[in-house]
Amino acid sequence: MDSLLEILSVDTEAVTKTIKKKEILQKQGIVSKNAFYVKKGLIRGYSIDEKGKEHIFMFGSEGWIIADLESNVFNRPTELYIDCIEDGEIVSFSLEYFNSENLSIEKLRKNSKLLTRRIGSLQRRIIQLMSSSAKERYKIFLETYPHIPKRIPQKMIDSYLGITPEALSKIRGQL
Amino acid sequence: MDSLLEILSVDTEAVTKTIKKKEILQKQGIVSKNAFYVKKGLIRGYSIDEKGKEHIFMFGSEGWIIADLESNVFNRPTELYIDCIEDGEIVSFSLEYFNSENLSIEKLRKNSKLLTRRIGSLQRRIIQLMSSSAKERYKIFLETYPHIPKRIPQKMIDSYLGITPEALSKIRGQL
DNA sequence: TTTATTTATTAATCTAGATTAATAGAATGG
DNA sequence: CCATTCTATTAATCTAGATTAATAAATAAA
Repeated sequence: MDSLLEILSVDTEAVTKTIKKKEILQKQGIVSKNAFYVKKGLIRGYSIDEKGKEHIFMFGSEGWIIADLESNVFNRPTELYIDCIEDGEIVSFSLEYFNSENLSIEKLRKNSKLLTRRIGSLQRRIIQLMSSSAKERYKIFLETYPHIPKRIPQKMIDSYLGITPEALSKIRGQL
Repeated sequence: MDSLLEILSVDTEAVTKTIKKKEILQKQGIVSKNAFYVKKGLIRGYSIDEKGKEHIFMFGSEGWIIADLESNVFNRPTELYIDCIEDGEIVSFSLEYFNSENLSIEKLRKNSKLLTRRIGSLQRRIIQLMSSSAKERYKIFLETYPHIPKRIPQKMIDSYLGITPEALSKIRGQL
């Protein structure tokens, strides 16, 4: 993933900044076409539905990017938030940059690979949501991201799994 | 999406071939790193779980690509299938190609944009699975892909929505 | 430190959707 | 064409996980 940092180093627009826990990087409605690369710390991307419930679609730890890609695809305003779970450091840059003139062929290629990888993992998550029980999904989460659970409150795990705090608590009691 | 066809036209390895309904393009286990661009017809990508249940993660109509990106990301063998719903014509090419030397910067850039768009739509699907009821998801599916339902049997819709045929039948009765 | 707020657990209900089963209507193949 | 297999519907149960509510434990704030 450090190859990405390399790509970004060419972007004159990219800004490195320190972040504080609970700081909001991307608010709902405000369709800033920004992406956030995590150098240090932990951030999350989530949406809030009509009932006010949060749904985390991904965590971003060191080396990951979170971006509001949705607003690029659909014209309807998305309810996308990105905020910080830990103090840390991020690189903020424009999504446009991925297609900019400045990017060398080599960097575009690396970037392509990163995007492909992410598609693979999103696809897997979809299949998982459709075919696995909450308990199975929880176990897979623990295996796939063993370093994350220690760093976040439990309610963020249930929000990621798509279940209620009560349900996760019950599952944990069973294991 | 026709920009992609353009990209592929440079790939000397890409093969155009006619496909027959029910023809299997990608079998479980066989980790061919192939991608399939649909020129004409309709294909689908799906997995089969331990209980033998099919889970369609996407349909590919004219202009779309379906590929086994998963096997690129995870080493464990994926249960990924790709097969044909209608007779048609596809372009089959290696995933490696996306990162190949032959690709011009211009084409890489276009390709990047396509990948980004797909990430956006996968992300939306995940949030939908977590926050919407089966009925809501069905309605969204009809709105988002109005041309697909006419071309597929209902059981493929329920498989895409992640519910049983019985549940979909009930929902349809309610609408 | 004390108080207030947020987070996690436990338990009692409730419900969307799964499962099972039986039937009828398409589609497919010989 | 008929026979077989696949697809869709309806109805009766069942269950995973939601909802509601009450309490305890942990954090944050004052």
